[in-house]
Parts: sequence; structure tokens; C-alpha cells
Amino acid sequence: MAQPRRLSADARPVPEQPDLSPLDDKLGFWLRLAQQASFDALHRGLGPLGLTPGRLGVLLMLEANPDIRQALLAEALHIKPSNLTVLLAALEQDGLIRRTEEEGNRRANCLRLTAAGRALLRQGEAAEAEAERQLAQGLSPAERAALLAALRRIAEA
Amino acid sequence: MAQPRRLSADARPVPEQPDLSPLDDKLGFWLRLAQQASFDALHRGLGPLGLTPGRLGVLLMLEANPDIRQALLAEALHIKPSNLTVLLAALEQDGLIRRTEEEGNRRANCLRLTAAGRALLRQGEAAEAEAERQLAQGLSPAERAALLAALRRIAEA
DNA sequence: ACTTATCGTTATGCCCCATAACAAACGGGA
DNA sequence: TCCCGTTTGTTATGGGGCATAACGATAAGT
Repeated sequence: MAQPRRLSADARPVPEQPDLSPLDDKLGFWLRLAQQASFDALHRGLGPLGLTPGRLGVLLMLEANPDIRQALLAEALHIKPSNLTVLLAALEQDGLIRRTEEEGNRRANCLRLTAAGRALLRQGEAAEAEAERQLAQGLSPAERAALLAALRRIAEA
Repeated sequence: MAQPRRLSADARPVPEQPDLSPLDDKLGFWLRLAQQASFDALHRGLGPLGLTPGRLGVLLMLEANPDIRQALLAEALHIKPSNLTVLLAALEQDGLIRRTEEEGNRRANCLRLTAAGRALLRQGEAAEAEAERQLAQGLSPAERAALLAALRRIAEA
């Protein structure tokens, strides 16, 4: 493709309106920005509660899967077990979860929400729902479903 | 007391198939996974070249916008000027870009690709195109366009 | 009993993002 | 001219998320 070479056509000193075309049609670029917007929206609602998206994910999965083991939980959250360890240590420190040895397998940990954890989870869920609403506010239900399907296909490829 | 018996009905010892429903319909969750997949695909192709998505973005924008100033470039890339500084210092160290004072404004920097930078950019563009192809391989052109539009609306909300 | 595999932990490093504090240079007004 | 506020870029620091390697402890297979 012929490239319009600008040899000396720098008449204007500095372009005040940069050419954005190189990034404008890149999936990777817009995925980054959209994910960033998502994180920001979540952070606004979750931050005051002392939560992050990662921490909320743990609480959500723990409520639906009591006594789950760490390896399985890490797999479900798509994070590494080594990173989950740190996350869980902080959550336990904050009194939101409890770690006990699994019966008959002293090396495995049994994870469970505490009452405080369940209470905070309810607030977190509300904040998360609000963030989700903000994100999808410009999309029709059909568009949102299509977006979700496309994201899933990309993530699972 | 003797035994912390499990009060609730824990008939099944440990669920081998966790309940994934809490995260399954969350935009934020799938945005994270899709963005991660995108980053991984880019990283595979760009890593051997000594590039990252962020570095490639700079090179792409610099080719389309020679002599752009840092503040404008940072705005176009949606990154903070302070982070751009570090990125540019490394790129200059690697001989991929050149920073010169803007004529008539000694505090502003003029950014420009070097020959080496332009050469590496061509390789990076090829790797990026391949990554983009992998990501969109499960999507029809119409689906890809719809995805892009939805991401833009989320990012700009 | 010895070896191998599982489960979790620790340590380290990278990428991306954000804020605050700062120096240097410009520009306008008293 | 001098002062002051603004622009431009830099430095330092911290946080979230991701990945790998090395390790101790336990369990399971032979």
C-alpha cells in the first residue's frame, strides 16, 4: 500500500488534532479502554467499601461455592493460585473469610465467608450492579448480549 | 468444644465443578478475560521483538504524527504524561525514537521515529495484525464491527 | 519406604494505571 | 524589568493484575 510520505509538508508547526487512525480500528486498543472504564466504574463503587474487583470476585464465588478449595477457586476466577493466596490472606486479615483445613486432607484449605464477609458482599453486589448498569447504559439488551457473547468467544479462543 | 461440625447440609465432600454463575453474566469479568486474551496474543508476537502493546502504540502514533508533543501523544494513547515519559525514555534508550526540543519552545519535545524504530514498527505491525486476526477469528466481520462499536461506547461513557 | 504428585506459600518481576511534587521554560501584566 | 501563573515534562511512589520459579508440607502410588 502506497504510504503518503510527508517529505517536507510540515507547514503546520504542531498538529493540534492528532491522527488517531492507527489505533482506531484495533480490537486490542478498545478492549483496553473498555476494560479500563469497567475497572474505573467498579473502583468508584467498591473502593469506599475496601474492595477491589478481584476481592469482590472471591467473595461472590465463595458464597456460591462454600468450602471450595483454593486451586479450584483460582481456576474459576482465572487467576493464579499464587496470587489467590495473597488475596485470601488479606481477606482473612480483614475478617471477611475463614480458612480451615479440609477434613481428611490437611494440605487443602476450606474457604468460607464470615458473617462480616457476607454483609460486605451484599454492599459490594449493589455497587457492582450499579457499575454494570453504567457500563451498559448505552447498549440495548440485545447489544449487551451480543457483546457478552463476543467477549466470551475472544476469551475462550 | 469438641467438634466444629459442619452444620449445614454438606452432603457432597468438595464440589469438583464449581458454580460459575456469579461471574458468568458480568460485563466486567468478561472484559477482563477478553482484554487478557488480547494482551497475551499481542505479547506472544511482540515479546520477541522487545515490544509491548504500550510501546507499539507509541511507535504507531509517532509514524502517523511526526513531531507530535508528548502531552498530545499521551492524550491520544489515553495514558498519563508521567507514564509516557518513562515509556519514551526506554524507547529512546533503545534507539527507536528521537527527542529534540521544539523550535521556539525549548520546554516542549519533538518526537520522531528513527530508522530503526520505523523498521521495528513494521515487524510490530505484522505481529499485531496476526494477533488481531487470532482474536477475531471466531467473529464474523459484522460481529467484529458490532463488538468494536460496543467497546467504543463503553470506553467513551 | 521411596518416589511422585498435589496443595499452598513466598518471593520476585513485568505491564499498566494514578497521584503528588518538582524544575524548567514561556507569557502576560504591573 | 520583575513577578507570577501556566504549560511542559520529569521523578518518585503506590496499587492492581498477571506470571514464573522455588520451596515446604501433605498425600498417594509403587
